[in-house]
Amino acid sequence: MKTTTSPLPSPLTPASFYILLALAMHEQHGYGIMKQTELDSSGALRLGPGTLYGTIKRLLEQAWIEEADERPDPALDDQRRRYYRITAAGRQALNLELERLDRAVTLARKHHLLPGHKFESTLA
Amino acid sequence: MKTTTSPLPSPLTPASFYILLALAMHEQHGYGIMKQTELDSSGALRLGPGTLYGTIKRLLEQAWIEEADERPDPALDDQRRRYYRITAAGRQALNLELERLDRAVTLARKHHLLPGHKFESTLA
DNA sequence: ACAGAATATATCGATAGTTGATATATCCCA
DNA sequence: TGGGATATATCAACTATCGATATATTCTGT
Repeated sequence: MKTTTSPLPSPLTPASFYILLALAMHEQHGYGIMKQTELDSSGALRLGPGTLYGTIKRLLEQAWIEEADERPDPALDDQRRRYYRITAAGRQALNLELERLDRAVTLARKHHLLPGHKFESTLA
Repeated sequence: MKTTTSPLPSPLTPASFYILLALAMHEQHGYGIMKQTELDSSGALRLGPGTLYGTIKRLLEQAWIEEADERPDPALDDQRRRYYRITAAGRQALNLELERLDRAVTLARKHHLLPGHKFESTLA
């Protein structure tokens, strides 16, 4: 018998990463996540509906995100929306991924593959 | 008629990213890239042979890496090895990806999802 | 009040990358 | 000379992404 939760790829996929990142910053609905991701990645990642809702479904199954039952002020709401929030497990997964990315960027910087930090050259 | 070079996914896959990163630091052979990647990612990414050689093949077709014709000192060589180096196009692709990752890490840090830099708190 | 555009969610088939197994051969050390 | 690590290669199964398609609601301007 198979386990009910299928493991997401160990380095997060870009879609999973940006969705978790968006939700770690604000509770949001699907379409909002899509727009947020476009901003956060400076247009490098555009989530199509297939990727967006497919990934959300997988993240829900994984319990890294959950649907929020409370809805905002009816005046500001849109009944079509489904709101999501990140879970503790999701934060942990995001944190692991962020540490991995940070290590990679730091390593690249050490080898002069990226401009250094503002502060780097001004300090002894 | 289809173009001969199929575009690699815009955010690089982790495999492509770590292979380019390794080659940007030193010219290497396949197995060396594998070991280097395990170090660079602190064990987060282990390239199996399928991913390793499959991705190398794709990167060669893309002309982001190329096989080096020169071989090292025969005394230090291993005839089985195939040596690779990154191309100018590969460096450009790697740089784009590094900038994307850096933006993501910086954004996360701004939202207190990662510990700040050593220097951050010591400066006004 | 109406039309049209943007918002919002959902599913599907085609494409492509990853994985783990399998295979084969060479190198190095005891 | 035997055994384990090194080194490359291919394959089938699986999984994620992508773009098209679909459907319905909300908002905006006339």
